[in-house]
Amino acid sequence: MAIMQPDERARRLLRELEHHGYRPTPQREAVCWALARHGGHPTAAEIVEVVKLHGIGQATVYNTITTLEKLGVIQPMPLNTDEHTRYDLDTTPHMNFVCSQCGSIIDCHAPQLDLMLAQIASTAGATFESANVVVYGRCERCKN
Amino acid sequence: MAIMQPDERARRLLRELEHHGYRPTPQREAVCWALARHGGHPTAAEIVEVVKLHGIGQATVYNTITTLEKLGVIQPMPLNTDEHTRYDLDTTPHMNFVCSQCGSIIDCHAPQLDLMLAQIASTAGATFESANVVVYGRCERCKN
DNA sequence: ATAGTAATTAGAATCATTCTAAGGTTGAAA
DNA sequence: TTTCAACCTTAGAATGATTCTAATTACTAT
Repeated sequence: MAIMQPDERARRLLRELEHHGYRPTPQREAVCWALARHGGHPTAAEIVEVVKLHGIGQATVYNTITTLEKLGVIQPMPLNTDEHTRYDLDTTPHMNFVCSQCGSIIDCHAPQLDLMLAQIASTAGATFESANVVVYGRCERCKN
Repeated sequence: MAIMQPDERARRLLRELEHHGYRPTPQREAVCWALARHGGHPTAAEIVEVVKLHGIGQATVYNTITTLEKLGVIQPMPLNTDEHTRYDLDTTPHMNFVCSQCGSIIDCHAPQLDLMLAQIASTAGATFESANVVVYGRCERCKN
């Protein structure tokens, strides 16, 4: 998949909110923009830092993120390495690689992955809805 | 892999501690037993509940679990659905299926999975150390 | 306008986990 | 046996991310 630009991503988040009857308030807009402009895998606290400069409260950030999460347009990404919950704006099938040395996170796209996970789930008689795949190792820079 | 019996598992945890120079104190023994007898995917709080009946403190439980985690003999299993960290006593390659309705957790063994993840990591120039794969869906009982 | 609902907010509350400081246990050396 | 240092355990305090509360403000439809 092509890389999505920040403004495109922000509009997509807002569109999803409106589509489900949530009003596109200035505060929600600011949170969506901050999420989209982050570039990586933001935490709620990081977004709070950014938008509080515009007078937006912490509760609003948490509310908006929780709403976006319920709509399935962002995904919480629980890691062993971080005390904050990080969010993934990319909800297409992929795995997240986390460097155990420098902590950097890389999205690795792999269309065949979800298929395999769905197959494994079906052998247990279960259905597949979503997945959270995290791989730990050394990134290209740190492995040397 | 055959299912490991609780006493076998407990002895394995203790052996690993001793092997790395940790003394097999009665408290650590109790924690290892409680972990092994839990059967599923215990949280620290659940173990605290069990062993405090024998006068063992919360700090000791957290200390012992952290030690076992560092030795790689148990694995933290961060989930979206639980505010406690659950631990996986099974460190062989497998994925964890979580029923989004009833919350039950099923270990699904899939030897080919880690191989695929390692391959995907290598396409990003990274090395594979460990993985945490969680799949959400409906379990056999809840899907009807 | 005005009523009713949705949204925002500061600050308090919650609660899992970690830290602290004090006391207990162990084992080996003198 | 005595000593000593390192290891262990523990109650309770501290931390800190997230959630809750209660009050205010901003829309929307009539």
